[in-house]
Amino acid sequence: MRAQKEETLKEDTLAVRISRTLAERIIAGEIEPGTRLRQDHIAGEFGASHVPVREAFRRLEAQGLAVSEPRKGVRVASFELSEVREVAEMRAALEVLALRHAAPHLTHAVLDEAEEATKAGDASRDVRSWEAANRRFHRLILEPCGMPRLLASIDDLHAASARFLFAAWRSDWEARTDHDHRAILAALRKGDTEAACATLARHVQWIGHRPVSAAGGRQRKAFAIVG
Amino acid sequence: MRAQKEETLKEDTLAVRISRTLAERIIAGEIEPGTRLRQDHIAGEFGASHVPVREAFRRLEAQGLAVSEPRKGVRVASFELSEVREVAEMRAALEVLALRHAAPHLTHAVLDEAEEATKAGDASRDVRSWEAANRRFHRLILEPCGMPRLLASIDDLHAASARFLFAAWRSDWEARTDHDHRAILAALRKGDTEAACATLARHVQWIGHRPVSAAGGRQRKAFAIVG
DNA sequence: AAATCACGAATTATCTATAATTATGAAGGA
DNA sequence: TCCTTCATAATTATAGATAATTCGTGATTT
Repeated sequence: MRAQKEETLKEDTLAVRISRTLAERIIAGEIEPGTRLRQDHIAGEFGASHVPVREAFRRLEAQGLAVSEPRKGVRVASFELSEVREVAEMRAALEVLALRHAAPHLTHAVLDEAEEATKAGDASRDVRSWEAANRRFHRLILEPCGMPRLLASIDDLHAASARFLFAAWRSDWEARTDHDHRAILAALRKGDTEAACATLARHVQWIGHRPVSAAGGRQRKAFAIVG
Repeated sequence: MRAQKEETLKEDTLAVRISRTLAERIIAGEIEPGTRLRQDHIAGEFGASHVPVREAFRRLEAQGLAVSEPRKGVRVASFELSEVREVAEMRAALEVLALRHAAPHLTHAVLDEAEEATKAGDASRDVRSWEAANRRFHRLILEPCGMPRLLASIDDLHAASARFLFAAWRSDWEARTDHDHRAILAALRKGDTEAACATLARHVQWIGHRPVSAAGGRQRKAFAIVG
């Protein structure tokens, strides 16, 4: 997720491609939290050896999508409400910082593109495309800050957010219109950076509550960042 | 640096030990920024194979201490003034967030320990021990926030900060007394979290300017975070 | 003559295959 | 029931093979 292209370029190393594929699966919720990732099996599936798989694991670990214990292997990172909140608050802090630096460099073209992304989000009929549009919006208004390390951290946090989002809204999903996104854009157009930052901070920390049908038919409470 | 113990436990995997050693060298400035890290050489030095070395590289990459290009190997991360500032601002944003959550859980014992760390910093006669004391101070007042992901990110940023610090003050060093640390502690003792956060934010962003004698005898400008 | 390009050797990164060390789980005995 | 012992599986590390990149050398062109 750190420098994502949609297609898997063959220029990338095998380890990178494997880690990207696994990251997608974890984020999409295809692999349950806590599941052991066995390098031999994964190596077999990708028709590769287990060395690149191990490197992919280190990558996932750095992203916070997997945790590894020294000689006991790696598992898909579990997440609880406390972790959802943690990610949300870190995103709020870092995205506000990024926006403050990006604001002076925001052009009309970028803001228009961001508005397009918002519309695309409103028009989307499934969670995945909504999440993609949402991510595009945030990226667009933050990228001009020109702080690569900060943007990389935010990307990782977005991946974690998306994981929570998909976990909560996997089965049922209703389209939402993004008032916050529009408010942020309006403030930015007026040159009111502080108002934009304040809205962004609140927006990211918005936590949705929804009952979700878990595997097994019974209902369980689920939570997700929705910003 | 993510879960650092001073001694290299043999419980850790080889890759972890190698990455720790390399991280220390990079932070201490023993390896110049931009230097290529050749896996065969490093493997030879550690009497190991190149596979654990590769894993160590992925670790360093995640910490921001090294950068790797697909089939061209990995180099020690370079740093410029812009990156120093970036790290400082990220630290300010994240440490303030951590302190805000830690404040309600701060005990007298912890604050006293933090004061001890400050005194140790004042008394230290070299940069390394000052940095260690400084890091201890920050860790002590932030750890009670109970947000592991946040603390891990802050640790990585501290490592980067230390790198800048050592680069600037490697040759000459004069002891400094930390008024800011005391101000933060005083505010926390009074229960004034906001004042503590404000001071912390300013404190971390303090950027020092100092001429430093570079290799080759000639002077060059150097910068460092000093908080 | 200087610069550019092409080619080839050497170095280096990447991956596969295999071995050894360590954890896990089951069976047997106190 | 609990502990020990042995068997199996999985992680970790090594050694060897392949493919890519870099760098030096020489030829060609401006």
